[in-house]
Amino acid sequence: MPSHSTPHTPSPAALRLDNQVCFALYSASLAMTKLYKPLLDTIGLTYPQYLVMLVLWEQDGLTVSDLGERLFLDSGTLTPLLKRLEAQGHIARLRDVEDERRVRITLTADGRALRDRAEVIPQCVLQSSQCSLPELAALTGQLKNLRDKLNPR
Amino acid sequence: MPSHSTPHTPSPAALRLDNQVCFALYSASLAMTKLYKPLLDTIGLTYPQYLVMLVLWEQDGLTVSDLGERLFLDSGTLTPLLKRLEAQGHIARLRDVEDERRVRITLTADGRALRDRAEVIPQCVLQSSQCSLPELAALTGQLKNLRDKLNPR
DNA sequence: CACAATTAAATTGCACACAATTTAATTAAG
DNA sequence: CTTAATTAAATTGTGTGCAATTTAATTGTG
Repeated sequence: MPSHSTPHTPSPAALRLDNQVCFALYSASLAMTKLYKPLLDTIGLTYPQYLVMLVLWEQDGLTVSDLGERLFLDSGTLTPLLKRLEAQGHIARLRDVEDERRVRITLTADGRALRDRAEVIPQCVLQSSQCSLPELAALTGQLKNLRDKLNPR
Repeated sequence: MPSHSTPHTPSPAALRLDNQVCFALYSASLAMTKLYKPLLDTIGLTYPQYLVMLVLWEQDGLTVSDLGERLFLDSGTLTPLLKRLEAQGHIARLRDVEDERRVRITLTADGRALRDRAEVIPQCVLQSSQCSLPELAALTGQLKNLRDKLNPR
């Protein structure tokens, strides 16, 4: 009868946790979110809500689908999230007059003003990340490359 | 009055979505999870459940805290997840006799047998990732390095 | 024009993540 | 030895992610 404290056969290298890109990715992403948490608390946004605001600050008036394509999220995730942003007064959700199926998301004056308060965040993150800017820029490129290879075209 | 389709002032580079490491990480991590999904469906595990099993296949009989340290997750996440793995017959949850506060997680015969069925997964992921093994190994190292810098010591 | 097919959001249900609190067991301090 | 402090899990509540379905509007076809 095999012991419970050691496996019958040692785990093959391919199954070892520390050899998994997926886990490195997953754990680094969670760690990054935790770094943002206290900063985002000061402006009252969650991390995914912050991502939506980043998109809208770049281009206002997008549809739910547009946001979904940009962020790789679907309406099941975005609809309730956007309702919360609306309840907070940052955005407005209005049916498109051209095509009533679409919902256009526009920033309110409040949502536009929030950008000023968010501008310090990237600086703060960079500092507490203990990483150099070029280092992070290089990693960003590699990750986007990986993501584009993984996502079905 | 500012238009809704273009911001009053262009977004500063530091706030542009495509310049954020955090978003590259986040979106790559979600993409990776989606790649695993159909493979994990064949053995009836979710992605975080798979991670727990990877740890247990390496070292059986860990406590909930041990698993949490290894995976960077807390009991609020792990307790319900472990209950589901128990319900599926893959693990047993037993209070430690030495210290009744601790709960030891041990693999059942079923849970140990599942490893054989999981062994093909890394191969499948590698192939559908469109990436080379050295490429992924290098990225894994960088991500672990970043994670360790981000996580409070 | 009628009506099937398609599309965009919303809804429902399940499984994480995590902060905050609670419960129960162990350890530390007087 | 008693009790306060600490520790380990569990619980509660909120907010994602996502599959699957539903609802409503638009497009395509004959």
